[in-house]
Amino acid sequence: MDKPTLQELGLLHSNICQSLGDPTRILILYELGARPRHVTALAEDLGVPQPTISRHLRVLRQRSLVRSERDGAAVVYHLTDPRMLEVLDTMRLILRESLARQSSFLQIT
Amino acid sequence: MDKPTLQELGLLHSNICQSLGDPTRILILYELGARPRHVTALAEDLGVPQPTISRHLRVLRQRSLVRSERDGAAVVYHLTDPRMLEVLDTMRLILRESLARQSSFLQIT
DNA sequence: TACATGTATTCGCATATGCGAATACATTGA
DNA sequence: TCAATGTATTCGCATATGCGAATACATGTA
Repeated sequence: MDKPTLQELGLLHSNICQSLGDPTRILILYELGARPRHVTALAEDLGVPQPTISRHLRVLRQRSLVRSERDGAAVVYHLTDPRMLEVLDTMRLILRESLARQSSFLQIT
Repeated sequence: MDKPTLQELGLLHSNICQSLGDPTRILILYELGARPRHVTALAEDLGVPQPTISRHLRVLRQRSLVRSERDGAAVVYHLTDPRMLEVLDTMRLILRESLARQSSFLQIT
């Protein structure tokens, strides 16, 4: 893939990277990746107030990382693109290896 | 890969995701991925003031996404893990497809 | 229509982050 | 040691973002 311009990275940042700007939102992506869910169910599963979940979902929805559809009076949210979880898993690997390396320097086996 | 805990995502967020919180920092990762560089060279190549580059580099260095080594009076920075660029490229793909989908809805061929 | 349930938004506040400008610090060579 | 070059930090300010609390809006049903 070619080298991106600053304009493209501006789009990337505002559309995707900013979505990862809160740990709870990342967790929501994982949860919805496991299975679609109602807002209330998400709030209960994560132990987070419903308005907070709703605000996070709006952020993710506006950037098309999740999609929503009505289910009667409720709304079902689901993950748009499972590759987002691959991306996050890769970052988790990078982090684990990085932390392991730092630990070894301290001789913390 | 198993489902992450909120604690792990807290680490992921503060160590990696936050680094992607600024488009210029993402660009720096790409630039250093192309080749290691002095701070001043980076600043000139990106057209960004040197103190600004230095602050961004500190953020990336503290999270181990870049590494630095002295080169006389100068300091060379290089990308720690090329997989970060794979991650970013995947996100660029996701974004492109997402935008293309939205465009097609508007019949903007 | 009125009520119950489920979801979204607004407000006020606290915190986090970025930048420009100025300056401090580090390294090399005269 | 002093000057020149290269890098890092601090300060002040403006902006962005998150949360709790309260409330508005939407849908289905009696």
